Amino acid sequence: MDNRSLSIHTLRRLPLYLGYLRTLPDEVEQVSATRIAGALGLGEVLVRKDLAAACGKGRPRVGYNRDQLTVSLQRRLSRGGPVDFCILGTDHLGGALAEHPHLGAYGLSLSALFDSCPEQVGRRVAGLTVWPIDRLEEVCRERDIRLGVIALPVDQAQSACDALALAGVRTILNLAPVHLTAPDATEVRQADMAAHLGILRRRLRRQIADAKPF
Amino acid sequence: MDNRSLSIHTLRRLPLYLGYLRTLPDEVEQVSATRIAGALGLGEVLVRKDLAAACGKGRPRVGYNRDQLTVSLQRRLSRGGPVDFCILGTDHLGGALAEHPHLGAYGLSLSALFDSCPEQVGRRVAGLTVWPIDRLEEVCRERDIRLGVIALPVDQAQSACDALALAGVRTILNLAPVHLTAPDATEVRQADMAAHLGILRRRLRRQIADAKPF
DNA sequence: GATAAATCGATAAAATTTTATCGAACTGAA
DNA sequence: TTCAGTTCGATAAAATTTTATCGATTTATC
Repeated sequence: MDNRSLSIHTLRRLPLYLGYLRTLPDEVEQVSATRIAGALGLGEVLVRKDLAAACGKGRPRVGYNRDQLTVSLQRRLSRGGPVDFCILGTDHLGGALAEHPHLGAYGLSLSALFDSCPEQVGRRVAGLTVWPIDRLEEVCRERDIRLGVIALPVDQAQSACDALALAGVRTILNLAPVHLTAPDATEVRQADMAAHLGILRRRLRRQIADAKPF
Repeated sequence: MDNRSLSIHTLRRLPLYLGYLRTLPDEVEQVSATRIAGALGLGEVLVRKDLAAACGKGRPRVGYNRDQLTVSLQRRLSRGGPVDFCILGTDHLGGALAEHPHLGAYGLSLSALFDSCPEQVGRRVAGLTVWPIDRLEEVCRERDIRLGVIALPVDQAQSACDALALAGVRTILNLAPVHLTAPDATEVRQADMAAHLGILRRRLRRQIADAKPF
């Protein structure tokens, strides 16, 4: 269990390992890097390196204890304790994220939900009551929320971003398919599902191209 | 405009550039790599390299023509023509993706929607009628759909994955927060929003740590 | 025209990430 | 107990990606 910071790529892969471990039948107690690599389509050395960096060492011939590994991964992902965050927009994307079953495993704690649509306000989602966006600053400051997710329709995303920045939220994940502008001190990260699909698109094209060489 | 394949990282950044270009006021005709880099927080050499690989060359002192660049980027992203895909699950994630305004710019064409929930079936979403999942194989084979997105609740995701594989869909994007297993010939890619947030979590922690050195 | 400022493209260097190779450790069976 | 097979960890090599540097090109201004 190393204390240094993980490489960004490793950090991205840890959730995959965790996800795989969850799918194993209960009776499985030991997992080898070889097996994980095979299931995930990664190189086994890569997996071993990731696990070594993130968790304790494995035992030759046996591999890793499944439960210990799970705990180690979760602990690594939530190092420093849970981080509170809020979601703006609760119907489509926002609702899905709010109900994500493993936020805790990633060191995330959903602390508040906001929506601009009056129909959504007051509703209970994922155990929380939806607030009107007017109260964003008040609530964020009160709860010291510094991480925000924008899951609003395109036309409301920029103003929501401004509001977040104003409320002291310096790190924002934008799920709406628009580029958002924010002050330099505020970092906005774009997470466009369609862009993700685009990567797969290429892979598909290549598969097809490989299948018929001429 | 190069014909070789782009690096994976470049391919991932192209949508960002496109998104930024869309936010420019109409009167802006020329954009420099410097400006794009500044707006997106990237190195300017990096942007220039990406653009050089993806599109035509720019003109010194002027930069790139905004409209030409937009068209070039879109063309690059949709090289080989649009790829048909289908979405399974239409309420949360699925609905959001279906109504994504720039699928075409990424070379994607939404061809069919499916849902297991009777209430969703028959509804019109993004101009398409939602089919029952029973008809998945039939429709996919008929329309030669080879790319599928799973946006169903966790408990239905694996069976949907199996159904897709059976229907000849070899490339799958899974938006549900579970690891899915598929035959070797089928590639499943996980797109976990919460994992994405996890990356930001770390950045936030570091910001805070930097702010108070002790 | 000549000059200065800004941007580009290309090459080279640096950093990061992945892959390969090796010997050592451990388990289970002969 | 010994031996074979598997997995691990560490080191080194390869590949990929980012960053830096330089000269060349173009435009605007003097």
